[in-house]
Amino acid sequence: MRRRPIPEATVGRLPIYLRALLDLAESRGETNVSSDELARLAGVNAAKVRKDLSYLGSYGTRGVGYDVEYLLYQITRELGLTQDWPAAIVGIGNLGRALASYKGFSERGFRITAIFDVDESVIGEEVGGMIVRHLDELKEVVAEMGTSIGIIATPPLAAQEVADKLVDAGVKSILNFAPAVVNVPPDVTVRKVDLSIELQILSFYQQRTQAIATAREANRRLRNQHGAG
Amino acid sequence: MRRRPIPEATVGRLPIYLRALLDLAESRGETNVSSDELARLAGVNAAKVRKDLSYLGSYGTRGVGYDVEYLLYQITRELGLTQDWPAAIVGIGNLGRALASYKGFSERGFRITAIFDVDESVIGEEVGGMIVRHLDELKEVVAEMGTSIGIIATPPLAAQEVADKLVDAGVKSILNFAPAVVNVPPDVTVRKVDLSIELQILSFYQQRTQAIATAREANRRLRNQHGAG
DNA sequence: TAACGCTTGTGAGCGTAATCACAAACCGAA
DNA sequence: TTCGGTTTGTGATTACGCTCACAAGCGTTA
Repeated sequence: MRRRPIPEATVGRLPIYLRALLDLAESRGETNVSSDELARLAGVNAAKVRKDLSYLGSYGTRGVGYDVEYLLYQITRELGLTQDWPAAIVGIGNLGRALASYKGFSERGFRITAIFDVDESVIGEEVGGMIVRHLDELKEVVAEMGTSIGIIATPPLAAQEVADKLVDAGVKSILNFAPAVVNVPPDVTVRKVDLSIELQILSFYQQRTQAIATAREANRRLRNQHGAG
Repeated sequence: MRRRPIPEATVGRLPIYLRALLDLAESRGETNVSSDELARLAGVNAAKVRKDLSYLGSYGTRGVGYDVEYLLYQITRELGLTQDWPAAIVGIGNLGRALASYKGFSERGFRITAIFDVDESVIGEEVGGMIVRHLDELKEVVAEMGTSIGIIATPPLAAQEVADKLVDAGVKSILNFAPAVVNVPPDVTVRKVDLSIELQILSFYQQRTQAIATAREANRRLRNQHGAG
């Protein structure tokens, strides 16, 4: 099965398995795990776990399960987490500051190595142990530090311009928190995290269930009335 | 076509169209837009735009396009954004603070109406114009304010417990920023935003393209050597 | 009114992802 | 070595989403 390309959907779940496995290894010291248990920890079903892992190769043992350490290593390697990918944040507002000190990044081996803004009142300030630099220095700093990931945390209007500068500086992976669509060349990967879109999606489902409940209620009343009349 | 349920994938794009339409209405004062232009603004293709919009009903005019204001209204209504959904944030660390003052929420009509933590040194503090309350007050405050959305911004270990409390308080929509899987009853919707997972996915693709580049390079050298030999 | 250019709405086809279900393989016990 | 219990790996099936391509319908012009 190996060397079929790993499906996107699977790539999205590997980090979840990774975290579950780390928990298992650290807290319980488990050496083995079944697809059933891993599925429970990851909040998916067991068949999906097995199929996902099968894309990496046959790393399980029938009748036994998967060796936690070995699987950890394989997923880590497949995700490219054996090397480190220095990241830079552009836009040091509320969100940028929070990201600069976000512990979840360093825990997964991502180092924020530089932070940028254009606001003179922010430049030179220390945030998360780093000094805020002017965006004009981006290209130079990226080259110097081998930055491979750019994180956009600017207002929406600045996002495209910042993306262009990141691309120009040679960055091939961008995580965009600005609520705006950014266009990049095909060899650059952009992922978008849009906080208010998430709320809007929640709103949709909430409204729908509420509408259903209201309709049921109306129906019930109508039936009762009819039965009574 | 109406009254087929709207596919999840479409729901996820409606907020993007919404934003594009708002931009059109505000900045250009355009009254009409074609699926082609909307597609360009949203970063998708025109057929997808048309199919997505067709789930809402036939709101376009052949040969002309869509009326911006009318479409805006329909999407807003479909997403349930005509009413407001008070939200509460639990966990006032770096991320919680940033979210509490995040302008993107209010711009899309979401109001954060209460913020919670368990750390006594944080309780009582003012963040984003609100006073941090103790998590124990959650149920009471949710009832009082009609809170419908819960935002979890705690460390991973606390996430499940907070989710349980939100569910117990009657919240049906949860946005989870903690890097942990949370389980909820089937009538509750959870959406997850996991920042380090996004970076790990970027890492995967970055590593892959880098591996390809390296392999090409090796191949090239090999061929050259062969040609020379 | 008729003809033409433009844009929507959607059926059909295709590719990807999820799920099912079971043979293959392993371990331990007898 | 054989048997029984267990769990993986994967072909087959189903569901879902995307894209294509074109008929249907609108507005405009003559």
